[in-house]
Amino acid sequence: MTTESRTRRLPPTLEEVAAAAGVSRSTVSRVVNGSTKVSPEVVENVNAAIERLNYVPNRAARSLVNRQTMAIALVVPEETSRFFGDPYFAEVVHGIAHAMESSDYVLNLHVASRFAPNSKTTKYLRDGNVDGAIVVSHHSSDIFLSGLGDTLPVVFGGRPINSDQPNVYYVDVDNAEAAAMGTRHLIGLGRTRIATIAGPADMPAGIDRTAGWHRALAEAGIEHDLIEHGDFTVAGGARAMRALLDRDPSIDAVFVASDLMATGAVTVLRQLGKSIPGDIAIVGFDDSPAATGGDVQLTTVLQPSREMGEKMASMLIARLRGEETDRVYIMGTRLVKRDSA
Amino acid sequence: MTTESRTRRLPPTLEEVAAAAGVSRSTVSRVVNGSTKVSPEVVENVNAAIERLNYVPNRAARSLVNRQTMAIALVVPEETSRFFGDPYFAEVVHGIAHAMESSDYVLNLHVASRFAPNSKTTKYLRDGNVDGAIVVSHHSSDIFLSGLGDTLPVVFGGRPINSDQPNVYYVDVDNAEAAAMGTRHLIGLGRTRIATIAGPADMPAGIDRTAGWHRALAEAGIEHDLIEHGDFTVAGGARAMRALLDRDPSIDAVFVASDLMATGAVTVLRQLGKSIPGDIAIVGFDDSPAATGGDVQLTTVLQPSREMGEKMASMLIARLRGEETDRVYIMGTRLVKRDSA
DNA sequence: CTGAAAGCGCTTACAG
DNA sequence: CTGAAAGCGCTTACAG
Repeated sequence: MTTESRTRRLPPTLEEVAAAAGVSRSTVSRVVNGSTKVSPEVVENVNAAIERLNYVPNRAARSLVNRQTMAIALVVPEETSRFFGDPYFAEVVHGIAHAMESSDYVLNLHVASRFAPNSKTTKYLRDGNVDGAIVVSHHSSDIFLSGLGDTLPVVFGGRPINSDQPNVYYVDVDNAEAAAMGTRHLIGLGRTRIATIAGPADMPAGIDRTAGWHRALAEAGIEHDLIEHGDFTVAGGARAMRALLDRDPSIDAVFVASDLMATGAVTVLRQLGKSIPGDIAIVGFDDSPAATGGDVQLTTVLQPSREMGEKMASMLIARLRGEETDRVYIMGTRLVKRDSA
Repeated sequence: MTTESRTRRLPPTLEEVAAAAGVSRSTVSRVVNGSTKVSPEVVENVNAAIERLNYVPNRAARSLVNRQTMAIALVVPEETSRFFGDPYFAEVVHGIAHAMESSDYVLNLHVASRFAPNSKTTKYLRDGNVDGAIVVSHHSSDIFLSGLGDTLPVVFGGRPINSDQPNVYYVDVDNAEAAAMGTRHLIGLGRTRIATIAGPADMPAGIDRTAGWHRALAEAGIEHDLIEHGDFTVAGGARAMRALLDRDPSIDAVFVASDLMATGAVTVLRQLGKSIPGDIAIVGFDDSPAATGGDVQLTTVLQPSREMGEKMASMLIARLRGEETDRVYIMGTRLVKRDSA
């Protein structure tokens, strides 16, 4: 009470700017929002006052009347360690963050391994706390997330299971074709016992890459079932490699559905004294830093992760602005040849 | 053109709940906020109405009157690839996210390599868009961030340069002592040519760990200057290892200031045909997944990264609630012995 | 081109 | 214990 004047370090309001500039609140609001129907001199005066008072619009007040939060949720349905552990995500987030930088939107981070219908994140998304969401790494078991697009503008990173729905937007690569390309490279090397370390069977990326590997083998008239699933982690890749070798020691090549898993496979092969690519040739997937971080430089299928992230963000923002966008955006891949195959 | 947001029914308001329950807005507000001075029966009625209408308070309206955003910024003054590339951060963020989960706060992610005084993030933080901030990985060159604590409640992950200021809160370990512990282990192994791959010279964690290495050597009467700085990345560790060996091929041990850099060093030693720990013993720092992800299981100094993250969040939230907290919280470390030393 | 006025959905003294 | 009323800081028809 007594020290009120001292504590009043409250930021300036529209009202105060209006007073300082000798105009009405409405007018100040108009220049703040770039309305064209304000006379040049008034615009100048108001801007001067804004500058002088260091005025910044109150976000909550704006949200209240505009019914927009100007916030976007980044939803990561994964263990934190999986998410942060894979350089692929680093690139995607980098792209997203970069695209957001030039917008007025803010990114809310939501990492959770389970999206129960009444988890905090689930409620948060449902209750209008954000204008839209970007979902990366989508498992088919996340039923809630699958239906999220009905509630909120969403863009998925990677094709979600219900990708045929008209309101499901996503950015992806042609995983099957990309995997086939990697596998064909192995075939071109003269390899015939070409196994695969696949991604999780509950993720489209896992499924599609496996299909691509299969397709390439079929084209070459090779038939076998040398497949083990990993979980896109180093340890998972190592485990799968061991299982594969147990089943068939004559394997001479492996197409691995992610570089991270490939590094796990490499470690196992090293321990067993196998030479790469001499004994076993390896083709990875992603071309993430993991491909070049180990002691074997991996030949791998590049997907433009950072650009994919940027595209996810820009697609979502465009939708929020009511602009026209593609529903599905497929980016190109290519083989990067290094030492492992 | 997109008619997707056609007639999405507006969410129910306090007003509607009040009407449904046959009471005033004030009363509904009181039960929503858990006021004790509402009669039990009314509470029940109101809650029933809330349930029935699926009412959720409007965040913006609340923010506007309460002058609180209920948002916390997670500020990462690093390249995205650096941030996501290091499992240490994964653990810290995991801890932060976990602590936030049980609160009403939301996490805004801000990754940027430069915090110019008028960058988007800088303005964002200054302009009252969040109630507080957590800053991880602080470089002394980030002058703006150093002063951030004057503007906003902030908790730093790791001691910031101006850590003696009374309003600077942080969570950390005793980096010097922890590094000395790691180095002493090497000394105990009988090594004498003990080099170090240090962290950046502009980060307290880098500086302090170097000091600890120095201290341990001094205690043992060892004197030399075998130090190379890395940037906490795999590549940086590899580079430093090469430089060290160039300067002195007789090195028989290395204390490395992060596990990630240690894996880079290991790769280089492998390529040169050096055995670990036979020719060169290695002690890392962090005990992050990087310590056990490669083909050499690293002996390392454990810091409780996840707990540190939790503590950062809980400290900040406590401050925002006006509760008493420690200004500085130092957590314990210990040596984890594995194969590299 | 400009201002007065209503309203966005909530909270909180202030009176009963 | 409860309600009427004022107000948080903004935007936007609506009249001039």
